[in-house]
Amino acid sequence: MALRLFSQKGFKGTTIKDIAREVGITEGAIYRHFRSKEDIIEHLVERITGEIRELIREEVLTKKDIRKQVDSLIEVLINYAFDNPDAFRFLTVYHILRENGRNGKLPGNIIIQLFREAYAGGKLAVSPEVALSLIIGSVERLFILWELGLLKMQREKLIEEVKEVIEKALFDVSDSMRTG
Amino acid sequence: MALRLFSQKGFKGTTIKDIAREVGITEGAIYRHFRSKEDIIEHLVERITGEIRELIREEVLTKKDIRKQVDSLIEVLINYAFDNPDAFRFLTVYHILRENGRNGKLPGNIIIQLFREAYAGGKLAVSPEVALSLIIGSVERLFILWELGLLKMQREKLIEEVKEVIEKALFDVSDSMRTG
Amino acid sequence: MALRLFSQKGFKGTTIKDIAREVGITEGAIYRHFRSKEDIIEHLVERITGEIRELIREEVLTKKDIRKQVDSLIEVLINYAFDNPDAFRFLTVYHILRENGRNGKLPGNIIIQLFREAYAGGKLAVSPEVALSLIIGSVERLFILWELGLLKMQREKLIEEVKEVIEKALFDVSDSMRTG
Amino acid sequence: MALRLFSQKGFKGTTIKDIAREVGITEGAIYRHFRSKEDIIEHLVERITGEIRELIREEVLTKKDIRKQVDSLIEVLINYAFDNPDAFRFLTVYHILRENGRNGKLPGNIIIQLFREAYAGGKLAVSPEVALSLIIGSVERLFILWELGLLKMQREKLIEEVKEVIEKALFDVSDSMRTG
DNA sequence: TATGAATGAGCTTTCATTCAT
DNA sequence: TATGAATGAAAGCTCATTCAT
Repeated sequence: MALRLFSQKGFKGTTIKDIAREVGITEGAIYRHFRSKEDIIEHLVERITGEIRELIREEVLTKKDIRKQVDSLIEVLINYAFDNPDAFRFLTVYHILRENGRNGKLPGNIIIQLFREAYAGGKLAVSPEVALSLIIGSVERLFILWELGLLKMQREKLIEEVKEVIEKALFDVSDSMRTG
Repeated sequence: MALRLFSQKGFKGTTIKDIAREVGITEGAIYRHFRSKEDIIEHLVERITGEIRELIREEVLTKKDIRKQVDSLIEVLINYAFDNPDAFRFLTVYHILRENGRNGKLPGNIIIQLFREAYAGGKLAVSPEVALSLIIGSVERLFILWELGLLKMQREKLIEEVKEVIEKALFDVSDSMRTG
Repeated sequence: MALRLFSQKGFKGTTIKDIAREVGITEGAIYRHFRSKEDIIEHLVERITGEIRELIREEVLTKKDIRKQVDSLIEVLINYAFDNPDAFRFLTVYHILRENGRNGKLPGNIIIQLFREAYAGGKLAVSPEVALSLIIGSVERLFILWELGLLKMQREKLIEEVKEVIEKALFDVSDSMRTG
Repeated sequence: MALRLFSQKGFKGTTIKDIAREVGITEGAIYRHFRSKEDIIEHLVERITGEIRELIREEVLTKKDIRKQVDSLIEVLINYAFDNPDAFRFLTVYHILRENGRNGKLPGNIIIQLFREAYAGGKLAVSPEVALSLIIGSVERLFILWELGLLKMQREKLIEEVKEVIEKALFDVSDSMRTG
């Protein structure tokens, strides 16, 4: 997959020939499907952010209260990352690099709204941006450690632990007692 | 600085000519100071990880208990990132991209030991890897939001909030009450 | 032909652009046929030594006695040199220069065996190495003189004269009388 | 010596820095002694052809008859080549390569006159150009074999054998009997 | 529609030469 | 006079893109 190449070698570091070989067609044929290298990248971003957005819409937004939503978000993100490592890594690289002055459409946009409402309603003890960073940042770092082979934990256990930790971080204890 | 270029455009995406122009010398002159482009990158990594490692040694490792160490670590990381945005961004890019099969020397190596000891001693309610990811990941994401202008909060306030949140996440409440 | 360039300007002195212009294609296209400049040189060496080796096998090795073989060798070498001046000159340059520490495969290897056998069998009055040097060295020098326009003689006459001279040099007179 | 570098790596293949390092001074200092790289080469050619010309004048031209002169020439050439391998090799490379369209001043110019006179006087059975090529070419080839370690013979013995062979090649037997 | 040879701009690196010290 | 950093023009090579087949 071109994803693997882009996410490991960068955008300039991946050549059309690399991609053609990986996909099993020839250089020229690629230009039947995409107008340019840049176009390939944009399509990939679109696809991946679409997938994640869809998962969030189906799994996260359907939950009723903010705690369940956070739990679900963590589960969705970790599962997506570990099931689609190249895609997840690709997205991270895309967001960090600004090779062409792109202004990365963060898929967090849908989520931030959730946190804003919860924060406004007093159901979140932490400012929305910090909450979002806590979740996404943690997952990203854990993913890197996992890829480096430094994370021996089983996935189910990992998800549980992260849920627990994030819950403690984001919500008041009293609140937790009331709900729990 | 070459840092800015590398961190924004990637390693392949940054040309020697770019760097020369930025630094104000000619292309040829660069090769009197560095043997190759790769050499430039290695020197930058060395310098930045050295700086951060030094700060951690001076500020974090000198604290007595794990809570103070975590507080200090958060402060050091956020301050370094916001004071040296290009350097911090550079390091992030370096760790994610594997253009040449490099095995990024994560500066987190010194910190993980801290968490391992605290975890073994029962002073940390969370596994070391998750604790590390929580802190570093959050800071990285907050930094990205800040760079995108999506984080209006004042730095002092941000540090306080992150400290508070991480503390809740990492340590037991009872524990917190005893110490507090 | 790239041969002409390499043989006149040396290996470092001949640029890919030079070759491309000479051959009538662009620089990039060259790399579809050869992996590197070094690769071009190796192919040329292979081709020329192959051609000469083939000629020697067909013309020289098929002769019965050593005198006829020497005559044939002189004829083959002079004809090849004068018919393929660039190739012959190229080979000479290749053998003398050691730009990359190459250990030139001298095509003389096949011939030296001939002389060794003749020498061992008492049919050659001169040590094999000297005999070989006499023939190849003379032809090389005559070729240089010819290229500089200092050799007005007709080719046929030249071949005859060289044959005569070399024969006198290599074989005993008595021997000569017996055979002649 | 710069001679070694030029003769082994070619003119373009040898850098000013190479030469500076070899000679033990700095790049800039070279330009106090020579105007350019080309200038260095010309000086070297001048020196070496001068040395050989001088040897020929002293050793060869002072002999009375053509046979003694040929013997002496062989001795001078072989001794010079084996005592100054870099210089001899340099000259060979210089004569073959035409990097800048130079028209190599062959030091053979002085000798050819000798042969012309002998040929005109009936004392030489071979045309002057062939005679010259025979001697110089043989020595050059023998030198290459020697450098490649393919010539085990002792120098004195080599000189004797070459003298003998060349004598047989260049002069009539009857003539030889008369003189010998 | 697919191929892959060719293009040509641009990249990293080298190097003869200059010049401030 | 000697040094060696800097210059800047190539050099070898790569690669996104085009196009004849």
